[in-house]
Amino acid sequence: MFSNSTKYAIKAILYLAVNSSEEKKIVVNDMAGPINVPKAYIAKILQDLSKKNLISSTRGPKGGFYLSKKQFNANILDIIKAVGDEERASSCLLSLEKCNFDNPCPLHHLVYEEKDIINKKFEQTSLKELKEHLDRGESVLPL
Amino acid sequence: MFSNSTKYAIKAILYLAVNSSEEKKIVVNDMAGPINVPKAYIAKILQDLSKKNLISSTRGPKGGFYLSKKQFNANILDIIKAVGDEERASSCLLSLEKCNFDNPCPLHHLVYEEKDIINKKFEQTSLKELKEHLDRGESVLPL
DNA sequence: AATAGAATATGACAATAATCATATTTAAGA
DNA sequence: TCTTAAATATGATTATTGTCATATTCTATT
Repeated sequence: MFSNSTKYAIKAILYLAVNSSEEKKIVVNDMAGPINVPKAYIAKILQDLSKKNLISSTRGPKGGFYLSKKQFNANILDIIKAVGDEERASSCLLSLEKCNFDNPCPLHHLVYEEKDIINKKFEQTSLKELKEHLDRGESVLPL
Repeated sequence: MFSNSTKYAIKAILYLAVNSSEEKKIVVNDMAGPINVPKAYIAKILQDLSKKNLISSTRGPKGGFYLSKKQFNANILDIIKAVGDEERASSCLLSLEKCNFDNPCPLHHLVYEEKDIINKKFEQTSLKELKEHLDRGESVLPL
C-alpha cells in the first residue's frame, strides 16, 4: 500500500514517539536496528522529516532526534503527506482523474466507503493516541 | 494503491469484458488508446494475462484478444494475483510479518476491518457483475 | 581552543518498475 | 502456397525508488 519510504517514516516516528523526549534524544544508530531499516536510509528519511518539522533534532554530542510536545499532535496523514505518498492512499483505484461519486469508475463503489473511512482515520489519529494505545497494550511493538 | 501494471491489467480486462466476445476480438492497437495505456506496454501485459488464462487470444488476421464465457467469472483478486500485486492489498500497512489480530501493530486496528472488507469485495466481484453495473449505468467509462 | 559525537548535505550506486522496440510465430484469406 | 495481420518472445532502455558512503557543519564537553 505505501512505499518503503513511507513505511519507514511512520516506523521511525512511532519509534521516537515511544522512546524519545526532549530529554532523551535518539541517535540514528540506536534506531535503525529496532525498526529494521537500513541505517543510511533511515538517516536520510529522518533528515527529511526534520526539515519538514515532523520531528526535532540537535547535532553534536548529546544530540539526536526526538519529538517535541507539539509534534506528538501530528497525525498519520501528516506523515504520509510529508513523504509525498498522499495520492496512493486517496486516489481512485485505477488513478482515473475523473472518477468520483457522480462519475464512478467500475471499481469505485466497491471501495469508496472503506477507503474514505481509512483516510479519515489517518487524519484523525495522532501520534499521542497511538502511543497511548501502545501504553495500554492495545497494540504492540516491535516494528 | 496498485502498481501501474496492475491498474493497466484491470483496465484492459474491463475493456475486453465490455467490448469483446469470441466473435468480436479486440486488437492491441484498438485498445491502447481507449484505456490510456502505452501500446507496447499493454501488449506485454496482455500477453502475460493470456499466458495465465485470464484472457483469450488468437493470432493472425481476424485474431485478437477476448474473454471466454468462463473468463467472465474471474474476479478482481484473480487479476491482482496474476500480476503479482497481491501482497500490496492484503499485507499489514507497515509490512510487518508478525502483525495480526493478537499481535497488532500500531496501525492494525485503524484499518483492518476496512481492508478486510475491500479484499473480500475484490474476491467476490466478478467481471460479469462489473459489466452488469456498467450496463445498468451504475458505473461509467472511459478508463 | 580543541576534540569528539552528532546531524546535514550531497551524490553515487543498485534494484526494480515502467516503457519501448523488434524479430519470430501463427493463422486467415486470396 | 503467398501475403498479411495478428499475437508472442525477447530483450533493451529509461525512470523511479531504494540503498550506501562520505565530507561538512554544528555543539557539548574538556
